[in-house]
Amino acid sequence: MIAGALLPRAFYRRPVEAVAMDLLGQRLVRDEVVLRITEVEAYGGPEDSASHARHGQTARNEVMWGPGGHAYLYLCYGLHWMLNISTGESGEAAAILIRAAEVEAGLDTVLGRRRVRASRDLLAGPGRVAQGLGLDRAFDGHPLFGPGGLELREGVRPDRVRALPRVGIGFAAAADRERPWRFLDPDASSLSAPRP
DNA sequence: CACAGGATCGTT
DNA sequence: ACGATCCTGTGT
Repeated sequence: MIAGALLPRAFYRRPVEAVAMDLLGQRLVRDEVVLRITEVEAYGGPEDSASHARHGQTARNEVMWGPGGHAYLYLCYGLHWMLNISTGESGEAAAILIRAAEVEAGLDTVLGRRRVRASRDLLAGPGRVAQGLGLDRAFDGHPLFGPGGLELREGVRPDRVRALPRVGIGFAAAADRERPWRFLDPDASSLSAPRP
């Protein structure tokens, strides 16, 4: 599998929703595993009541406040690690949650980590994506413009992009719940619930 | 120091 | 529909 060039730092230093749309079709690479990103969600700074940055800077969300292009890993419900990518300039909080992906290479490694049979749901959900890549707290703050470790490389952009409200943020203000910051490739086989 | 609840998943 | 499982953020 030939993965494309590493995405440069400048790719991440743009408004979070623009980077989020442009992440669709790009490739997450770790060793022999290559994933194609099919679904993401954008999260902003203190003005976004759905974001981890809504209460300002904390030890957990520190990476969101740094320069774009770094992995932000956090534990959800005490069980699942979530992979996010920071965006923007240092001092602005923003990150993109990777919600679904498809395996382009390294299927055996991914199956071993997930401990399930192959199906279109193998990496359909943010906890599944991080588990398939073998990520946890050790990757918090890891640069993605590499080379080495976890990388983001150029892939094939989808023909279409669909924008929908974000998932699992019932606690947020109405305006933020309705914000269409969930972006997905409607032609992809791997999409998280609720499927469009 | 205590406590409530969460950007989910897998099974029932 | 529900329980797992633990860390974070907030308040006292």
